[in-house]
Amino acid sequence: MSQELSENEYRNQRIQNMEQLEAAGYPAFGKAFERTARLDELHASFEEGRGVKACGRIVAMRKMGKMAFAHLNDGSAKFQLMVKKDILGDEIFAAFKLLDLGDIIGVEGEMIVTQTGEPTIRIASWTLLSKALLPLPEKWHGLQDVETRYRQRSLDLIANPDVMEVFKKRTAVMRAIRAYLDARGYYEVETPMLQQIAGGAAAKPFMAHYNALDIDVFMRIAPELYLKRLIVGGMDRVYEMNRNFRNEGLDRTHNPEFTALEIYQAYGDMRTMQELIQGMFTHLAETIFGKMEFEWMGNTIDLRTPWREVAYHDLIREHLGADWFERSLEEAVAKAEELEVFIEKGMDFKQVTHEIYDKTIEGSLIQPTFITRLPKELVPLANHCPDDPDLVDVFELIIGGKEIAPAYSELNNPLEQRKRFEEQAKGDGGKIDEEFLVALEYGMPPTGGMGIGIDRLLMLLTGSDAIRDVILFPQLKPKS
RNA sequence: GGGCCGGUAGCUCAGUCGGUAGAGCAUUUGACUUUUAAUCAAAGGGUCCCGGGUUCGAGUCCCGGCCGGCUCACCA
Repeated sequence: MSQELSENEYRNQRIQNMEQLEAAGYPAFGKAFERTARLDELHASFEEGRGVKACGRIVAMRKMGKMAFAHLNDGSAKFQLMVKKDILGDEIFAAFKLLDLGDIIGVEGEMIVTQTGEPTIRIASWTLLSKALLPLPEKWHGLQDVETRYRQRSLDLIANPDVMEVFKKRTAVMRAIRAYLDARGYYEVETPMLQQIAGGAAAKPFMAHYNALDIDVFMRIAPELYLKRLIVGGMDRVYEMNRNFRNEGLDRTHNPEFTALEIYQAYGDMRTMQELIQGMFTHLAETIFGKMEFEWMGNTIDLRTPWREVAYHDLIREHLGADWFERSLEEAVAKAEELEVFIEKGMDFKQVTHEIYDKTIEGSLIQPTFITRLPKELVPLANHCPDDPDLVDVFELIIGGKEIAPAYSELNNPLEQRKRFEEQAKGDGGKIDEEFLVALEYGMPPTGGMGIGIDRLLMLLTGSDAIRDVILFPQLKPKS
């Protein structure tokens, strides 16, 4: 690799330029530089005639015989520099012309407005802060190659301001979520990433080995069981926003490590969570994006509340006919075939119904929709509805045809919980989390809980069609 | 995992019927004191993803592989 690079013509030229600059008294990798302000702040506080110090990467350069214009970018904004031979003197001006696109410099000068009206720093002196040995992508197409963008995110961020903008929004959203929850008395906690039993969800975990104890451990697939143990302990409003790891395929909406927000509130239920999420999403949309309508995957999504709520069975009837639940299995299968939904042999009526829901109905729910009162078979860890033991008291929030957040009135009956774990363990041979069950036996108050896929939320808010566009370093196969 | 599409200069992309590898930007040299896709003149720059095959001759055709994108399926 380094061999290839050293043979690169561009790199060699830049090393030569670097040597000439060093010979002229400009060390290639300089010291800290104290600037007056970031470039976006300089734009905001522009005042003709004021002396300023600024720094950043040279992203454009227009050299003329006795003067030059350049644009500096420090990640916050661009700012134009005017460089004049009669101000700097022959030697310093000549050295400036040795700079390459991509070099990082610090300048001192006076703020002026050019003939074309652009705020500019007319520099009186400059210093080299860091030499760039590799050339930047082309100036108006930027870096397009998707693979290179993900593999070399630094370059992507330099070349594509839109990308920088998305990740600044990501930070802003996460900060705002924390502030929103903190202000309402929720404690942010951290629970184990390395777990001996990977519980709280049904997913294949990553494994690791812990040498000191000589045991295999799992990367967590969800923090749920630990957070509920904190509810038992009396932390009655907790949340964790952190990474989960699932050892499954990757595609446009799945990355093996992803960020989930889980929130639990004692003495609440799924209704509590319903109010919380509507309030929170509205707040994010208004304060960070200044709008309530978002373009996502070809649809316009309106986040104005209240969002539609519909019971699962009503939704099915709406799409498949008011008499759907009076039909026979054969009739249901026939309908599935008509809708081109593949049905495996041996499925019962409920499974066929859900398969049709999954393949044809869920994707059609573009505007935010809470689906409530799900069949208990679909959601094993929730309390049932007070008026119907066959249904669970939960919602699934669907936006843009995608599941964004499930919420439950959490199961707090330890005997029932044990029964369900045992059934589940029979199926996949998994272990039962006894410590969690012991905690439940001390009594967990009625609790509302919710999980939000932060990456998918960000896809929606930033109009990104791929999860890789909202994760700085998405998982890729090694190139070699 | 299946299907389709893509990988050519640092970047963005062309490349016809199989016949000497192309453009713009970038780079180098020269001119140029208000440019902003600066301009003008000239020059240099290639493991055509990798490995086989067909052919007098392969960026191009065939086979295999790698990486990526889209999509379907699987998993949940």
